[in-house]
Amino acid sequence: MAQRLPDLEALELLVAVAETGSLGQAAARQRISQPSASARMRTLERRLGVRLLVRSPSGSRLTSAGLVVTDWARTVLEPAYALVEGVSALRARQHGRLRVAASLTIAEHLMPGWLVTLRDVDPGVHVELNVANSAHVIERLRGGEADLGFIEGRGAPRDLHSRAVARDRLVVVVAPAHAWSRKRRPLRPVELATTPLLLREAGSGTRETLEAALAAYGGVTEPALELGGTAPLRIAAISGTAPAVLSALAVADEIAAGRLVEVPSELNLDRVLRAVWPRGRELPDAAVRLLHVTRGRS
Amino acid sequence: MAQRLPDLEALELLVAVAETGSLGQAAARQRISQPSASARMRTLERRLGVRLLVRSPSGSRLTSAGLVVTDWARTVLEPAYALVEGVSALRARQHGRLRVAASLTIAEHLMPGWLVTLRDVDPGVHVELNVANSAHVIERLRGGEADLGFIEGRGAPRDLHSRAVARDRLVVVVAPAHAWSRKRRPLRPVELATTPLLLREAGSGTRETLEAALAAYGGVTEPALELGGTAPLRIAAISGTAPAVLSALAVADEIAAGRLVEVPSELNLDRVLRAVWPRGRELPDAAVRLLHVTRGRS
DNA sequence: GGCAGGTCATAGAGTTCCTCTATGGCTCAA
DNA sequence: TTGAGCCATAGAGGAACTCTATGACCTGCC
Repeated sequence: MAQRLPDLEALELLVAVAETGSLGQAAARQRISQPSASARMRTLERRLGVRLLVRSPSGSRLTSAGLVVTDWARTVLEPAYALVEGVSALRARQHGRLRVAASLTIAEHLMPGWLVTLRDVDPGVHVELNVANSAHVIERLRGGEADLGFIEGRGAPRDLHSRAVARDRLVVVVAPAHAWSRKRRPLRPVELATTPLLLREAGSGTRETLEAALAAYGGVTEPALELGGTAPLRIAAISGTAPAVLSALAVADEIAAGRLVEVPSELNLDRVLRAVWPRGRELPDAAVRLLHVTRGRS
Repeated sequence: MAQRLPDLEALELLVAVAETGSLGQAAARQRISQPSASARMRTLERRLGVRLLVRSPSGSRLTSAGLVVTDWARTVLEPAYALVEGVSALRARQHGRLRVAASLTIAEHLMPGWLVTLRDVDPGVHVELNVANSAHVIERLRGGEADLGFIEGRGAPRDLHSRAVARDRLVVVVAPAHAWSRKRRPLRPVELATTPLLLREAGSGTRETLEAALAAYGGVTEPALELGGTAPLRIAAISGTAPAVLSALAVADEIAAGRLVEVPSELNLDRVLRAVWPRGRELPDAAVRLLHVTRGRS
């Protein structure tokens, strides 16, 4: 039947047991009592229906199933920590924080990972994250409401410093049932320009990149649907009849799972994701550290 | 302070609210009462310290923070569903199940995703997953204890059918502090053959691939440490002084986060991950479906 | 041989938390 | 104005988790 989702803290405990080799030590690490840990593991095993531990008076070892489940647990915990870190940055204004404004694509896919790494590198830095589209990020920097910004799209304005931090690519995706999924040759730009598409709202970096690339071909036609986030777009594309244009970062999972198909295109929709900051002002220490973290990532 | 981890079911509810636009409908989808959903969302907001919803008598919409958090929640839920699916396959023997044996690398990184997709495609198929190293997988197939196997390494034995399902690459990784992380030119095979390494146990596909590649250079020297899973190896590599050789799948996250550094090598350590099954026997329907799912993935 | 220090399990009590049903207030559309 | 849909509150019930205290067991040392 509908298997209930496991408890994240129980998974965390499992990982702790795997690493310490003892329920008691794992309990101490999680700051709970040893009997609680014992009960929690028992509950987890019962819920999952799998024996994970071999308990013995000299410690606890993982079963072969436990070994695999522990690794799966890590893949769940990692984005969970990223979420917690990201949420902490979203929390309403607090003094002494580095004020970061980031466009949606970057905030969604890159920022949480950066924040986790930043916390490792320097636990003292606290970030306040503001999510806005690229145009708005620039406004905030100019208005002194943000110390550091992240935008996608063409170049940065002249009055701002900028540095590339990652590369992204817009992709055209359709549901597997859509006719384009069986296309043999790459899409010609004109096809893209004349087909009603599922798009992000005007002012977003994603939309601007596409419009700039299609400007020579008459610009984009009236969108089939215009939505304010990537998730609704994904869903519309999966169930919908129109193609969507989205960041490759946002649909990598869907493509891998076969729920969406990438349609090759002749158009070059690569784009650079950049950190930007005001020319006049001095960059705070914390911003320098964050910039350092964003270096050397994909 | 130590931020507590969110409740997965609360995150699931948040996603449901985002998609239905209403707390009540989301509650119905999760099969809980509307007041429970209301309370759960309130608890989630309190725990995270962020307002996620704008409630109104005509429905609930996400705040801008809620939009982002919802997307983060999806990235947490996806591996969680994969874990649940995987665990269900690990559960002790049940009749009428497709018996699959997979090597550790495949079981850890690819199988859960396949199972989630398989469930989408055909909810009727139930898989029983057995994790063993590549040598053992082949034994199980020959002994009739498994219907379908997945192995990594060189070619498959002659008495088995096989089909490539994915490609993988072994990488040499070291902690950022290790001298090799500053190496200018690619590692020569002899260096790798004469350096004590952190390795998986003999008999594992990972180990065999490395030994085959180094055979011409005198084989691998005595390992610095020999461990039975990728997780302990990762940890040993991160904190350790010796280089580790691991599947790229297993360390992609660590490399992205900068906790490990990949050392380029002249040695070609690409390898093909294959599905294998006995020649004589007929492949069960369910196996054919699973094979179909594994097609067209990275 | 026996004691010390580690392991994990059990028992019982207290409490927190979450669930439900029932109800009320609000908005929007007919 | 009325009805349907939305969300919040109240109050009761119960499930689950927490803790402390204790016991049983293995390992290693004296």
